[in-house]
Amino acid sequence: MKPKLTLKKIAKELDVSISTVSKALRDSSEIGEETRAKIKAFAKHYNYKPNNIALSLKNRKTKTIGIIIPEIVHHFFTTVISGVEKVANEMGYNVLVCLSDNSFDKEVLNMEMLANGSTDGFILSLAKETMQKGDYHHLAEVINQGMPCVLFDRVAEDISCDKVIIDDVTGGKKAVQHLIDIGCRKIALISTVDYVSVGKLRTHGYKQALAENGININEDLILKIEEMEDSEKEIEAFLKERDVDGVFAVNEHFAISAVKSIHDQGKKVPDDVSVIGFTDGELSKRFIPSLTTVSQHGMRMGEESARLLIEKLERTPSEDDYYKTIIVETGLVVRDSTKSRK
Amino acid sequence: MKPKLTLKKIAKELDVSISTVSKALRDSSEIGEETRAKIKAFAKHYNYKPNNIALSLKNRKTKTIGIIIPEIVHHFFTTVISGVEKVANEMGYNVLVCLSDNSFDKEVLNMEMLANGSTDGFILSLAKETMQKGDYHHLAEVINQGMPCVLFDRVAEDISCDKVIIDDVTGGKKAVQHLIDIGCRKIALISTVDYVSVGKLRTHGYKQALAENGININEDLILKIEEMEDSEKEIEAFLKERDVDGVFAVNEHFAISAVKSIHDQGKKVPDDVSVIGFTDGELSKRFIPSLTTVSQHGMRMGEESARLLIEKLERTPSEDDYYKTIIVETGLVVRDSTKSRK
DNA sequence: TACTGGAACGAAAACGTTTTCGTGTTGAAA
DNA sequence: TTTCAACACGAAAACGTTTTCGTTCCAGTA
Repeated sequence: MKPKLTLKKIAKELDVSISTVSKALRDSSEIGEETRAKIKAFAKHYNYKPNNIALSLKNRKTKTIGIIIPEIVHHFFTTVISGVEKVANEMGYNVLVCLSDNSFDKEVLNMEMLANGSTDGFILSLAKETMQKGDYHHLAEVINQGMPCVLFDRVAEDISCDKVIIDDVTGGKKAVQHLIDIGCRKIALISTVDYVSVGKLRTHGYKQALAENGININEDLILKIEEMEDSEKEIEAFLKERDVDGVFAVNEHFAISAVKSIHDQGKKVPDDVSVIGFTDGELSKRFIPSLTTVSQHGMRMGEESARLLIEKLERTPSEDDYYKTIIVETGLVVRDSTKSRK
Repeated sequence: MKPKLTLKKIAKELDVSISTVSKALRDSSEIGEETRAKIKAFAKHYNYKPNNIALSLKNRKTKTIGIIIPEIVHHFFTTVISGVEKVANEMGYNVLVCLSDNSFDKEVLNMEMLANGSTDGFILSLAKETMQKGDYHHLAEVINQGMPCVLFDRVAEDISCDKVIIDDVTGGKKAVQHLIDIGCRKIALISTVDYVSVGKLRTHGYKQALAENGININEDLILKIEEMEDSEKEIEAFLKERDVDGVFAVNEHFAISAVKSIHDQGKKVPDDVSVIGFTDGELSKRFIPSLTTVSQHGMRMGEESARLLIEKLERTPSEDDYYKTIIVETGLVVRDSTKSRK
């Protein structure tokens, strides 16, 4: 076991000063041809690599970006990470992943860790609990300390920083419009409680689409789910008592639960009821029937977030400093769970 | 925007030396009651947090562990990360996630990055390309440099370090035994090419189970898939020409493709053919019919890996140093895709 | 001969910590 | 009055870099 090589050791070995070694390796013209060659040969032979930590301390930048997400066992978030990692890597950055578990406290802790020098900036999607509390002081603080920050997907209006979101209203509208287009009139909405911004916005889209098509909004056809745990039973109970010909669910899981309970009632998807989901994942694609969904391009969102962040990191903080919000378009992926009823 | 507070600034502000500030904050008895109180109050008020990078440099440990996985958009790996993150956090560590994209070169690059001071050790599942090449010099090198390392799931026999694996042979055997128990006799295997160790081992299990039950091994019933891309078509073509009553697939995707093509042929799962998969994911659980699978406890594997690594990190390297291999048991989750044919 | 200038290199500061080893000031014991 | 701890604090080294500013030596010029 040989410990890592350092400039100091090379210097000692070759009987020159540390500065000479450093300069030689960086091809400084200050160093004579011969010495330089000797040092470089030695370094190469013993596979010298500069210590990242020391560089970080010296340069006051770590070349790593942090990403904090509510949960990782979730297709959407992994595609985002994948996107972030991709452009980060291309630009020479590493990615430190932290999980908030949807807990406010863990989110705060994570941010504190990352803000104390471990990263140059970060990308974050708010924990459910954080949105519920509406407490963003931890964010405000690190931003105020000059640490660049990009919020994605689950963002907070009143915090000023770069953001990458999808147009949830339009996405929801698109979904419902599709149902209307294929002939549905009694359309149920399965959403989340309102403090989850995406739930609220997609609900907006739902209502807008109905309104624009002159269909009455029936609040009794709207289900808001609080706990993921009981969603399956809740959805089943909800659908059993209602006569619908279309269902718009704000995520994959709800959509699948809906399909199941419809089947259990002896009805068919898509023949009797059309179902459309949100967030296009493996699940939607491979389910039988495969699900029509509004796709939310996670990879793109990750890429955009990373680009935004790194751009800010590599610019002198003064020149025309304003915050951008990038809206990533949603797409409609039509599959087998929706069908024209004509 | 206020820049970060440092010991130096506090020292200057309070007109004491840096060492005094450091000691006071660490509750050293060297410092007088009064001064200590003053310094601590000041630090608390202005929310002083020590700089992680400086600490890392000083202590020669970063308190972060790296994890390199072949791909992140994959349920199994995300559960592993989740497990790693959980125990890492509990022990005060951060997690740096890197993706090798199943590429040998990217794996090497990632390891070099992480080995240059960014992490104290790492956890890794080999890229497909790496296994194919059988080139592990990069691993040998960092291990030789004294960096602790844990391999999980896709491991290499001839590299000596801690490992966390499942018993793929037994897992495969379990699956096939289940099929046999419910009355299947013409059992197909859908596996991967042999250089992916898990594919090979599960194939072993398949053969063992057949042998132990006195069933002939028919090589014509074994399909080995090279490219994920074309797997769906390959499986369809394969199954169309063979008369089987049971299918054992070495992962979720193959299992689902199998179910689909069986359906397409006008046969029923599980009535005509029973199908069993490997790796219990969201997909298996929510598919219709839900899939019977051999579950591979990713979360557990992640936890064990992290524990193993951190244990090694926090021990003086001398005392009884040997490498452990932890085998995480697989479980059989019986659902709707298998059914007794009696 | 005295001066100039460049080439080739080293010393030292800096990044933000922790820690070892002083050092000066007390108060009390001899 | 002297001596010696104990106390309270500071200086400096160290971690591994980069970079600024010397310094030395020597050739060339006036």
